[in-house]
Amino acid sequence: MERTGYHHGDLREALIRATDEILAERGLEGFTLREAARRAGVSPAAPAHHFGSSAGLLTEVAILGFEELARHITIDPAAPPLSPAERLKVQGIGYVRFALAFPGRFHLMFRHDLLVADDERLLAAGGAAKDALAGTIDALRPQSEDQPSDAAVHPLLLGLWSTVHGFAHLVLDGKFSRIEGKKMPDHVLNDVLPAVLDALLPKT
Amino acid sequence: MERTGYHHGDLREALIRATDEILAERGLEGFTLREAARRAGVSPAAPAHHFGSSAGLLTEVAILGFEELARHITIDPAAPPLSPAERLKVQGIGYVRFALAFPGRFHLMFRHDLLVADDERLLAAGGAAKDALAGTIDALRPQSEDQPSDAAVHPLLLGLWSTVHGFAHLVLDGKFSRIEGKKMPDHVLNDVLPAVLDALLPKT
DNA sequence: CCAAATATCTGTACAATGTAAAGATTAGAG
DNA sequence: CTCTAATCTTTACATTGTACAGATATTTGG
Repeated sequence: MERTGYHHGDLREALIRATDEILAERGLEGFTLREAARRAGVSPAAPAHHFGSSAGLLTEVAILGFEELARHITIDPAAPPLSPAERLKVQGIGYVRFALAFPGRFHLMFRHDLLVADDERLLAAGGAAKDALAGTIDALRPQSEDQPSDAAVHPLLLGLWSTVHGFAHLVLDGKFSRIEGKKMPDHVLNDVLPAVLDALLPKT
Repeated sequence: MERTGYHHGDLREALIRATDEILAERGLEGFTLREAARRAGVSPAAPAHHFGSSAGLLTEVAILGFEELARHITIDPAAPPLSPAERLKVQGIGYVRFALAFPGRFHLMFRHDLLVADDERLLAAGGAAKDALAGTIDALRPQSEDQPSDAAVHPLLLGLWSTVHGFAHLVLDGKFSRIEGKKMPDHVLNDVLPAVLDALLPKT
């Protein structure tokens, strides 16, 4: 934050931090490129030199979001071992836990109109998060299947992903208002979502 | 569209139509209040007299969207009767069919930052769509249950809604790019989504 | 039938936004 | 130490939503 002179010193990182702050404080709607520049103590045109455009800066933040999401759906190796079915449930809850903990980031990550949608690193970060689920799907499939039947398009992967993604969005959009009365987000994560996943996911 | 004199005659409806046109042609990102006014052949400040603000106009369009969605998830009474489980699947496919057919409307309906989120008629329209699903859930529950166990928070209702909602969003966001290559949206609606629902929904 | 009240629309104006273009300042390489 | 390239500022412009005051038409009330 300390400006010594004409040059900032670490403007790129400062802008990313400022953007993340805005997302946490005021949500995605609160973000403007000028506000991020203001928080970094810099002129409105400065960010362009580092990120090209507003979408460039937001893309960097979205990449960090996908990395954080991947951490939330990766099962702690030190934890006691779980069956594949149990792991799926834990990962699904981790997905929603991330969305409810960082709504601004979460919304940003899926607003491709605000991002450089074909950015290589963004696609890679999203793919890495998806792979964390695909691995579990692989472990769950019976070995009897001969052909390797691509896990990346396995109905169960698409289904679980869709379910937790939709669930998170609907909760954040207030569509489950009957439920949110009971102290968000604990009740949702501890009671509602597990019940939903139990009703849908295979038991084995 | 024909302006006779100073007054438009049916500006309210014309603005709603213009907005819907924009959503269909350029998506939600293409909408501006001034563009809607332009298409209706009217000054930028005119819409305020009918809708108060941009959010007011968008809210009216979102209400129409929810009504259209309700139609898509309502089973044709003239169709051959289906079991409750089959009906759920048909309704889920109808939900996604609507989202893929009207992406602009669909996105708008869940952007509560753009809408008058507490508008009575908007809430009612959303509730009506939800009820179309809740009825089927009710029919599916075994009669053995004594207490009426509110269908509005039934895990299966929340689960199915979440799944189709997330599925639609992910497809529209291009997250299922491996799949979309195969001529959208037919393949998605006829093959992918049914497989996903078969993997998750109860069979009975 | 005609005045007056009301509804509807225009014109102007303003603060914000993203970003383009050109110039100022500094850092770092040779 | 000089010069080149990177970094940041200043200025500027088109666009947006909408507030405000005035113009015009429609409807109401007598």
